[in-house]
Formats: sequence, C-alpha cells, structure tokens
Amino acid sequence: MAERLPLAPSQKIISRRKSRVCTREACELCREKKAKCDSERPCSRCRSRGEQCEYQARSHQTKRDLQAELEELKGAQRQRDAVLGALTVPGQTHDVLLRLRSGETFESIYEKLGTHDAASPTNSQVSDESSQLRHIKKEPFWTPTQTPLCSPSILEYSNSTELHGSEASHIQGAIQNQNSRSDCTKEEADGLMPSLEASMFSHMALPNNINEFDATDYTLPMPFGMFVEHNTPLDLPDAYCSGQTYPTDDVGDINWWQPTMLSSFAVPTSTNQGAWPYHQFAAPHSPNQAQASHFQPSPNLSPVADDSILASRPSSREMPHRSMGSSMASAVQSQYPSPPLLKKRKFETNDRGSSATAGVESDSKSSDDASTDNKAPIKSPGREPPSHDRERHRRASARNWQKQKQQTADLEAAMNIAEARNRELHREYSEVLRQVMDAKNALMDHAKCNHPAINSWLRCQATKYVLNKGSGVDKERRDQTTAGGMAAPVHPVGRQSAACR
DNA sequence: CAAGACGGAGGCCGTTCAGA
DNA sequence: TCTGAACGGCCTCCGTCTTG
Repeated sequence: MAERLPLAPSQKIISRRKSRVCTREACELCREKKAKCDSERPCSRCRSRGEQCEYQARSHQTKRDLQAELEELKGAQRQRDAVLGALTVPGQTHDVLLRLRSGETFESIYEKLGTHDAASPTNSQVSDESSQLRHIKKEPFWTPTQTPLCSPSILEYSNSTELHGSEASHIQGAIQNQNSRSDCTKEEADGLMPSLEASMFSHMALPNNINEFDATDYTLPMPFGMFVEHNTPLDLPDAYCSGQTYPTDDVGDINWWQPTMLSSFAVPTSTNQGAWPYHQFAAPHSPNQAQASHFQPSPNLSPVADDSILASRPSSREMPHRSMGSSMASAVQSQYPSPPLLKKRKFETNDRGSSATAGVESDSKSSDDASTDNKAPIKSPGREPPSHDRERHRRASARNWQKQKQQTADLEAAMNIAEARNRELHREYSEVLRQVMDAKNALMDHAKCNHPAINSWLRCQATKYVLNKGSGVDKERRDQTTAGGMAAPVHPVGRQSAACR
C-alpha cells in the first residue's frame, strides 16, 4: 500500500508514504502536534523537548455513546420547546413565566407541566415522562355531534315513501299510531327529546373510525336494523356472550329489544392484522366523564407502548438503535417499535474498505507484506494475538444476538399491548352502540305521543331505512359487477346523510 | 532551516450480517 | 453460538506546507 504509481506530483507524495507503526496511545502534546509518539512516559519527543508528557484517558466515544448523547440533547430540546410552548397556553403563561424568572430550570418546569397534564386520563397512561408532551393529541378522539332532524323536503319524501316488508311494519305502525293517542304530555316529550338527542346522536360519529379493519360484512336484518349502522359486523363481546361470533344473517326469533344482543367487533388476531394500523392507537381522549370512567385500560396498556418499553429497557448504551428510532421518527410513528432497518451491504470493494479490513486480514497478508521493503507488518505493538481477537469478536456477536432477541421480545410485547387496546376499544364501541339502541328504543316507545320532534325523527328514520334498503339492492348489484371486474363503490351512509340533512 | 500546522492515509476496533 | 467478512468511526502519525 505504501508503493503507489507515480502519477501526478501530488500523488508522488503518497507514493513515498511508508507504512507506519502506530502506538496504542499518543500523549497529549504529540496528539496535538500530530507527531509520532512512542507511548513511553515520558515519550521521546517530550523528553527531547523537555516538555510535560501527559496522557489523558480517552473516553472512547462509540456510536452508541454519540447516539445516546444525541438523544439526551434532543430530549432536553423537547423539554425546552414544551416549556416555551406552554407560554402560549393562557392558563399556564403566568405560571411558567414566574418559574422562569425565579431561575427554575427548564427540566423542573417541564416536569411540573407534565404532572399537570397527567391529570387527564389520557396522559396518565403515558409512562415515559420525557415523551409526554410529544404524545399528547390536542384534538379529541371524537367530538360529540348532533344530528339535525329531517328537513321538510325529506319529511315530505318520507310521507310519500311506502315502506315495504316486515322489517318496516313496526316503524310504519309507529308512524301511523302517532295520531291515535298521546301517552305523555308535550312537556314530557320535550324533556325527552333533548336528552335523547344528546345521548344517541352524540355517539353516532364514533363507530366509523373503528370498523375499518374488519372485512366481515354482516348486516343486521332486524326489524330496526335501520337503526344500526349499515354493514355493522356483529361479534358479541366477552361481557355478553364470551366473545362468540354470531352470524346475523340468520337471526331466527331473536328479541332485538334485548340489550344483550348488541353488537361488538371481533378482535383481530396476530395473524390477520396485516393492515392493522399501529398508529391509530394514539392516546384516546374521553369526551366526557362517563366515558372516561367506562374506559379503564390496564396500566400496561399505554398508548405509547414503545416508550414504556424503552423505559424498561436497558440504557441506550445497550440499545442504540431503539433509542434512535424512538426519537428520530415522528412521534406517532415511534409509538411502536419498528423493525431495525436492514443495511444493504455493499459488495464493491474500495480502497477504504479493503484497508479497513486489513486488521482482520493482516494475519494472512503478513507474508506478502513482509516481502516488500517498507510494507512491513502493519501490526502495532499493542495488537492482540488472533485468539484474543476471536474472543472479543465472540463477545460482540453474543451481544448482538442478545440484542436481536430483545428486539423480538419488544415487538411481541408491543403487539400484545396493541391487541389489548384494540379489545378495549371494541368493548367501548359495543357499549356505545348499546346506548344508541336504548335511546332509539326509548324514542320509539314515544311514537304515540304525537310530539312534532319525535314525529320528524321517525319520518327521517323511515326515509333512511328506505334509502338503506335501496342501497342494499345497490350493494348486490355492486357485488355482481365487482365479480365481473367492475367496481363502483357507493357508500350508502353518504347517500342517506346527504338526503337527511 | 527549524519548528509548527495540518491534510489525509491508514491502522484499530466495534458492530452487523450471513452462513456454518 | 461461532466465525468470516464488510463496514464505519476514531485515532495515530506521515509528509507537506507555512512561518519566523
């Protein structure tokens, strides 16, 4: 390597470069002067100059060390950003300012901010304090909405619409009986409507975000099937029927008014979660206290599973890639550990690469090297014998193997956590659905009260039902065309919501 | 010309991957 | 679990340039 082709003048320099014998450690002065040091104490150079020869212990900074330091700095930066961000929050500005003026550290202020935020049920699940503010979602998981009653035009359409089939008999009868007699006063009905609207319609928006994963397309051919979201899959929850799945296309004489027959979703198993979006498991925000009390995930169901795992993991010195991934990826993405990126190995060799392997290959190449004058053995005096190299390499490989095992275990733990969270969400969904059914049933019971709001609602529901029936026919047609290679998705809910507004 | 400055070649070592 | 190979980062220090 020392002998090179004499090409350009600048390269002649390189051609005269002879191989050298590196010492294990150079003294501070030689290092500073980039001079050769014989590692003696004092070294020959310092001795000849009469200078103080000192050797300072080098803190060998490995990639891990640097990455850990980087993460530490990023964490500190996040804390500062969070504190500065709190200055814009009306309720916190004064407090944060006072703390800053009093000389309190950013870390201390950040911790207090985190404690304050942790009062909410969402944040209390965040185990890693350093990631708390990072994972807080400002938007609520869902917002209560109110479905307006039908417009007059729709009511007219509803009146002119003839309801067919046994499914419609009940609702049709309810509408026809509206004028027969009144079981309650208008005041009672007035008192009923707002509460019903609040309880039943406020939950209507929830299921749409949940039922995306399950391809099971069970419809609900119940007398009041129109009251349940179209294509709602039916799995009875554990709390009701031990998680058993009930097909809904053959319901027999099920009493649909029994709350025990309400629907839930199947929990995706580890084998069918191909499109299972981990990132959807963000910190849930309970819209009200009732829901917050209903949703009680176990402490280990942290929505920031990755961070909690990281917290229980060895330090970043042992797990450099995990720490890096958790912070460098986006906050959402990093909630669950991703598999380590596989580095594509380059097989083209270059000078740098071949020289880098010289240490490993020096044993076999030493004879060749020795055959040329200045290409003497490149071994430094401190070079360990090959057997020691093997031992060191064995240890490194064992560490690597342990790390891989740890990563596998972490992934499995994250999967378990996410699955448990999924079950919680579906239980919650079932409960919400049950409440909606109860509310609608209560409204139906007041069909005879002749209250204008209830009447409007009933007509609106009847219209929806007719449209759903039509969309059911559309679906059959769609299925047929899809089988023939055509796909024309038309969402029935979109139709009815556009019509009944 | 001696001494200092410093660019950059090359050695050393930990890490990672693939295969045994 | 071990071993060979590849790779990248840190370090040493050779050799040239600059300065006084």
